[in-house]
Amino acid sequence: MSSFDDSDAFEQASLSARAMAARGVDYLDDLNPAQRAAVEQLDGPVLMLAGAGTGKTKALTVRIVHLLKTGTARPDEILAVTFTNKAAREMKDRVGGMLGQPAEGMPWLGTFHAICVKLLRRHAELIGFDRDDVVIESADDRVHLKSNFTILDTDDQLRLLKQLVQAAGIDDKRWPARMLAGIIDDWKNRALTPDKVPAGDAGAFNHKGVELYAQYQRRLVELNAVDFGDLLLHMVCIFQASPDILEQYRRWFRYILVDEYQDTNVAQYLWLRLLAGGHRNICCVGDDDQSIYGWRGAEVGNILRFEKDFPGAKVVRLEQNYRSTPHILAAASNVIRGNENRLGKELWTEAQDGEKVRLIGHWDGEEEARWIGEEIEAMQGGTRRARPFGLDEMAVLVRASHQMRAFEDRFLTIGLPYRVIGGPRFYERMEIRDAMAYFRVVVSPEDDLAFERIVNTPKRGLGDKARQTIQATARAQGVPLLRGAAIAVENGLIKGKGGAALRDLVTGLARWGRMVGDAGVTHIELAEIILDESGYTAMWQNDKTPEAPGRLENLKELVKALEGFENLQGFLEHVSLIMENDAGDAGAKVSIMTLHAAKGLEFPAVFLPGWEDGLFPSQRSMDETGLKGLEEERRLAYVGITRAEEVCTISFAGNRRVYGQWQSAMPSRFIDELPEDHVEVLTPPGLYGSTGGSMGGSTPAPTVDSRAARADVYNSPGWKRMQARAARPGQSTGLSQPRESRTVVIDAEAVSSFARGERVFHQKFGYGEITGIEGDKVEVAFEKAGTKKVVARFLSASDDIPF
DNA sequence: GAGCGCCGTTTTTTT
DNA sequence: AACGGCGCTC
Repeated sequence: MSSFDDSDAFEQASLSARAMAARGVDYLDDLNPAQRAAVEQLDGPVLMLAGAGTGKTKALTVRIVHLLKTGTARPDEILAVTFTNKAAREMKDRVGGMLGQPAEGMPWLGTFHAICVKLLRRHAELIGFDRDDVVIESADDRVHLKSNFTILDTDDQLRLLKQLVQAAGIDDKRWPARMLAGIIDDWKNRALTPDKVPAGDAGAFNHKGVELYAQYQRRLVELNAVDFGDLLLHMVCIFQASPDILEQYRRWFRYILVDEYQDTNVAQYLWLRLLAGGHRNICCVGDDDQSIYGWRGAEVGNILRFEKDFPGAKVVRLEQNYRSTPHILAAASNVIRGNENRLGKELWTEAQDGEKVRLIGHWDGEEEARWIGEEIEAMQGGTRRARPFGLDEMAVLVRASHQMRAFEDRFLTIGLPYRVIGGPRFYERMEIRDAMAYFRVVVSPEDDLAFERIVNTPKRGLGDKARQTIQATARAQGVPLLRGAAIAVENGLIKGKGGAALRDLVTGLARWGRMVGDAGVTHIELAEIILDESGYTAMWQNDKTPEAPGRLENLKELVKALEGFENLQGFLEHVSLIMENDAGDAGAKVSIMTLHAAKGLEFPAVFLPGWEDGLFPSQRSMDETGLKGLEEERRLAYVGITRAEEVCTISFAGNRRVYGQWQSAMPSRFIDELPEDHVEVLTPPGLYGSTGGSMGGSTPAPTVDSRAARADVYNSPGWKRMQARAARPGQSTGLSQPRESRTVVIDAEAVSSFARGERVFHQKFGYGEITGIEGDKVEVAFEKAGTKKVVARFLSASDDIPF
């Protein structure tokens, strides 16, 4: 609100900006021509296609500075949107740094969600419904949001949905609330209110999806709550329904900047298009080749369509890369070239040659982890060709988080310090949610979901029965649960220990509530009082599980985090939007993370393990969305390779344990797409016959040297067979050979090569006899390991064994 | 109401 | 394999 009213501060700010502008625009000098073009075109639609490592953030920040310093816009007239808080913070810092003063004067630089919260708080009353089924008599005949609405987290959302699913008489086992949450989320991402859900989606969730969605939206309003999707959805609805309000903001936000435009979903796209509709001063920055969030509603189409949406748009390509060696760029470029749907960019660099992308194949996942662990240790000391790398200069990037375990296990055993990025986030941990729920109830006694969470945490002897009593009382009186609980206690409806404990809780909450505005108690002290007097701290102190001490630590951290805020409300607001990752622990460590988490980061040395068909590209992705999915996987490969500055090492394993079962796999088709000239195939130590995949004719022929003597397990026919298949000669691109046909061949071969009663050999379990065959799975009675079901491909006829 | 054991699931993740 | 959720039993 303040930003709309007190414009004096901004007058002054822009005056000094003009003064600075008079001194010249030297900040433009260290931009390259493309960056400069994107910065200087201030008016009209601009699409900045910024490849990986091309100085995108720099161009974006300079553009903001340019808008300010030329006096084109005041700080509060610029709407600058990002996806993550991290990106927002970085931009704020950099703009502030360039201006030589904190950029706090930019109230509209933030994430989509943070900005929407601000807007929605001003117009909350526009979201609601007419009360047609009068249950509770009230002066209002319309139920609507209030500006102090709460933002539900996923947990609250699920609990609410589950209640609705059960109330609708649907078996929540066959139709889990999670699924419904996903469907609703999808609809919200597409800016579909219940009445706009297309007929084609009507069958969703046992034909009850739309109805439940409508009920859910109603309940949210009744609870004075919104979920994340609502933040955008509601604002789009308001803009669409109230042209005058839209007009007001169109006039206010004179310049719009959008970061990571390729990640926008339909709702965000509509929101932007509505706001930019008048002046069209919108600059979208993004990289279609790095769109990797299609599975959560992002539409690459938005960026591909930009010129159609904004005719006359200026499109600037940032293609000069300042991050990686030419070999790495060539590898990335060649892979991404396989995508049909892209605008097309070619990264180039002035950098010198550097090392080729390294490729190595391993027998199994453990072997791969072992090798990478050793390689990391070796690279710390420096190798013949490469400089020494610090641990924090190296990263292992995986496709799926379950792949991280192999590396954690391995690094733990060899004592290699590592850090996992993107693990369970601080504010998603149980104890933090519990504590926050206490704060929420204290601050807003009508927060039913929070009350439900804490009513029996710690255990107060309040089970289902007590809960039902409380709920019935509250419903009968038309009051929130906490008030209902108070009434139930007064009337002695809950007996025994539980009743006494509930009385304590209710009086406690009331007491703490009175302390919220009390000047004598800081909010930090209040937080401690709440956690102690409620018995929550004691609960963990008495807990003997190994996690308990850590949880107490986290609670301490939570209280410490309060220091940065003026009151509990402010903190709760912040947390519901931030969900920050507090991986701030110091010390040089190797980073392990998913490819998704790695977007936007860079490391001198990068390891990309698990490049096997089915794992990467992920089978599921291809099954669910076909070519679209494959292209997104390929972009993920592109993102992975372009994270590397100096050394990029790609690897695959022939066998891997997936969900407890051994599975063998082909090297990833993306490996076929790596350009031979820029790849060096490494030979694993002690491995005879390694070819490192289907690098075709250029692959150094495996040499029969002294290593042959050490060839033990790797010399098995199964391994050789896999190698032979992986190394089909003459296929350097892989494009000409459909992968499917190869897979079929292998399966047929594998299935047909064994018969019941045959004696076989298995790498892990030794010798055995086949007792049954089902498809490609074979039951084998092993001599030492007992009877097990294994994948046929993993077996070899025992007479093949050369020793 | 708490504890145990069975069953089903299992990509990627921000806000 | 490993975890979480649910239902059953005490």
